Amino acid sequence: MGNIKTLDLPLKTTPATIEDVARLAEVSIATVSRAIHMPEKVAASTRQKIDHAIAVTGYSANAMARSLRLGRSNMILAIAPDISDPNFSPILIGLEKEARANGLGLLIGHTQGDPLRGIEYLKFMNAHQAAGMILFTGYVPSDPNQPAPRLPPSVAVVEPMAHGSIPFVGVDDRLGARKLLELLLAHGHRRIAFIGDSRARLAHHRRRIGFDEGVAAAGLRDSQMVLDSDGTLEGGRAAIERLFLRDDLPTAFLCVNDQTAAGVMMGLTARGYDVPKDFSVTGFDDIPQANFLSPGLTTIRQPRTAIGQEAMALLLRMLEGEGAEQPETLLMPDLIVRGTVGPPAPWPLNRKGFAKGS
Amino acid sequence: MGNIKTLDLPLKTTPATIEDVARLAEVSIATVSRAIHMPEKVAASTRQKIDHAIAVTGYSANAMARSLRLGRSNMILAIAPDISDPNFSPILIGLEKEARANGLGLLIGHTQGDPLRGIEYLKFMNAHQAAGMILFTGYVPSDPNQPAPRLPPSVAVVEPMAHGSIPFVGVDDRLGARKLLELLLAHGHRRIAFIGDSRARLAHHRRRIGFDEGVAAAGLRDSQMVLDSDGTLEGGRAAIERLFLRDDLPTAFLCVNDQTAAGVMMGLTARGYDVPKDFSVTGFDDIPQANFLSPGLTTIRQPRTAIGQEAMALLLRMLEGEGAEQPETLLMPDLIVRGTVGPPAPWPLNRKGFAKGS
DNA sequence: GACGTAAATGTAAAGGTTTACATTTGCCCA
DNA sequence: TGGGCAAATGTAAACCTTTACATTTACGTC
Repeated sequence: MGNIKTLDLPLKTTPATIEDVARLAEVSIATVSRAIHMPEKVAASTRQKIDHAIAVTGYSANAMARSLRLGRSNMILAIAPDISDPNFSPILIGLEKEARANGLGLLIGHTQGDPLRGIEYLKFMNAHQAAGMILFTGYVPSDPNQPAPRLPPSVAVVEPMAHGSIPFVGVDDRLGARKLLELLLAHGHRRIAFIGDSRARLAHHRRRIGFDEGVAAAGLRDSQMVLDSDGTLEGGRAAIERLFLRDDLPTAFLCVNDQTAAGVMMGLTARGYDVPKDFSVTGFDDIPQANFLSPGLTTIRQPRTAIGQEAMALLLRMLEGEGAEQPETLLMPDLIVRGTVGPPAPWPLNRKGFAKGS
Repeated sequence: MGNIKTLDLPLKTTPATIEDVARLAEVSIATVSRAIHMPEKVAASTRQKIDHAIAVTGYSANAMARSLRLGRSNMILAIAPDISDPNFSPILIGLEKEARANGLGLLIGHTQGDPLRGIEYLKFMNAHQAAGMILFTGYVPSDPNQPAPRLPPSVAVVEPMAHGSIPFVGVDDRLGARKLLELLLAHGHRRIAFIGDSRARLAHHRRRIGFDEGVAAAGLRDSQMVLDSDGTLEGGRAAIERLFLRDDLPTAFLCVNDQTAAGVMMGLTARGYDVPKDFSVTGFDDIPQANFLSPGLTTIRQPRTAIGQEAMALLLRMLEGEGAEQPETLLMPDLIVRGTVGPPAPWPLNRKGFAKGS
C-alpha cells in the first residue's frame, strides 16, 4: 500500500498537502502538524517517517490555510513614502533579510507621501492580517471616517513617530550633527550655518538640536546662523541665493541632508566659489550620490541595512510577546570624511557676483 | 432585531466577517459574496442593503480565507538581486502602483545575486500561492533536487530571460546604444570605444549589438574598439588604466552603463584629462548619480516607473487568462544630453602620465 | 497480572470565503 | 387561476491547517 502511494504521487499536479504527507507516513494529519511545529511531542521513529514523507512529497504548508487558522499572516507590511529613496531602499533590504531569515515575508507599500494612500494600506493590512508593520512615515495612517483599527505590533524607522508609543529604530541624528560640527570646529570654523527645516521632520529637528548643542558647548551662540530650506537639492541652491543677499556670510555650511548639501555646493559653484577652499560644506545620510560630487561630500553615514535588520529584529521580538524594551534604538552614526571640509577662507571673502561686503 | 444588531456591532473587537454583513443586511452570506463579486446577479434593492451593511461594519474580506478558497493569493512576488539598485527601485514603484490599483499586493524578494536564495523564494511563493511573479534576475530560480515547480504567470524586467518563454518588458537597449553612437558620430567622433562585458548580461549584450550596428552603418568597422569591463565603477576605472598601456586611443567612450562611465570619468580625471575636452563619455541608465558627476553625464534614461507599470499590467492581463501577446515589450529610451560629449580632441593627443604616443 | 500514569497519536471542529446546486420568489401568459 | 420560466436567494461543501480534547499505547509498580 505504501508503495502504491509513493508511486501515484508524481501524478499529482497540485502541490502536496499535509494529508498527502500523513497518508504516506501512515499517521494522522495532526501528528504531521505536530512533527513540524512541536517535534518534541512526537516519537523519534514517527518523526523520521514524516520527515521522509515531507521530503518525498516536497510538502510545504499552505501559508493561506495556516494564516486563516492562526488569524494572522506571516507578512510584515512596510509603509514608506518613497521606496526608491536611496535612504530607504537599503533599509528595506535589511528588513527583508531579517524577515526572511525568520520565515516572514515583506510586503511593501508606497504612499508617495500621500496620507490618503496610507489608509488604503490600512485596509489592505487588515484584510491580510499582517503580523506587523514597519512605518517610514512618522505617523500612523488613519481614516477619520472609520473607528481606529487595531494596529499590529509596529516599529518606526527613519522618522520617529510624532505621537504615540511606537518604538523607533534609527541613527542618532543628534550625535551625527554634533560630530559634523566638531569636525568643522576642529578645522577652525567659527561662523557656521545650519541649512534645513527643523520643523517638517522630527529627524531633521534632532539634527538641529545636535547643532545647537555643539554651538552652545563651543560658546559660539552668537555667530551661528540658520537658513530655512526644505531638504531638497533645489532648496539648498535657493538657500544660497537668498544668503548672498546678506552681508554676513558663514565660512561653513552644515546641511540637514545630502540633497541640501548638493544644492548648496551647486549654488556656490555657480557663483564661482570653490569648495572647500572658499566654503566648507557637510551633508547627512551619505546617499550614493554623495561620492559622485566633486569633491566628494563629507557627511554622516546612516547604517541603513543595520537599521532595517535591527528594526525587524525588534518587531520580531514584539511578536514573540515581549513588549518593546525601549522606545528608541539609536545606532551610531559614521563620520565619512571626503573632500568638502577645509580650513575657513580668510575674511572678508572676495565676493563674487556681488559687490564686496563691508 | 435589525436595531439590536446595529447596536451591538461596536462591541465587537475582531474585524467584521461576511457573516456580520449578511446578518445586518438580512440575507445569506452567499448573497453578500455575490453582491461583491457579481453585482449584476443580485437585485438592486438587496445590493443597496448590503452596501449599507458593509459600510456600517467596515467589512473587508479576509484575504487569507479568500486565497485559501481560490487556491491563489493576491500577491505578486518580485524577485530582484538587489532592491536598492537605483535602476530597480523605481521599477518596484511602478510595479507596486499598478498592483495596488488592482487590489494586489507586492511582495519583495532579494537574492543578493545568490541563486540559492532564489530557491528559497520559490518555496515561499509556492507556500503563499503567489498569483504571479516578476523576475529581475534573467533566469528562473530552480532547485535541482526537486521536480520543477509549476510557475505562476511571470514577467521579466530589466534583464530578458536567457531561456524559456517568459515575456520581457524593458527599454530598447539596442536602440539606446544606437542613439548614443549617433550622438558621438554627429559630434565628429570616429574612433569610439565600447566599454563593458557583453557576455555577462543579455541587456548589455544588446547594447553592444546596437553599438556594432551603428558602427557598421557608419562604415567604421575598422576603427571601433571594445574594452572588457564588468559593469562596475571600479571596472570602468580599471579599463582606462589598461587602455593607456596601448598606443591607439579612442576619442570617445560609449560605456555599457552609468557606473562604468563614472569609473571612466574618474580614471580620466585622475590622469589629468578633461571631459569632454579631451575625451567624450556616455553612460546608460541615467542613475540618479549621473547628474551629480561634473560635468553631468550624457546618457540614456530608462523609463523605469513605466517599465514597472507596463510589466505589472502585462502580468495582470496574463492573469486574466490572455496569453502574453508578444514576447517582448520594448519601451523607448530617452537620450539625456548633459555635459560629457563634445567634439573630438585633435589627434594625437598630448598623453599625460605617459610618453606621448607615436 | 492489574492498575495508574505519561507519552503518543487520533478525531473533529473552527477559521472565512466562494460557488455548484437546490430552492424560493416573482412574473407572464394561456 | 395555474403552470412555466427566469431571476434571486439560500444551503452546504470545500479549500488546508492547527489544536483542544479524546483515545490508545507503553511502561513501571504494587
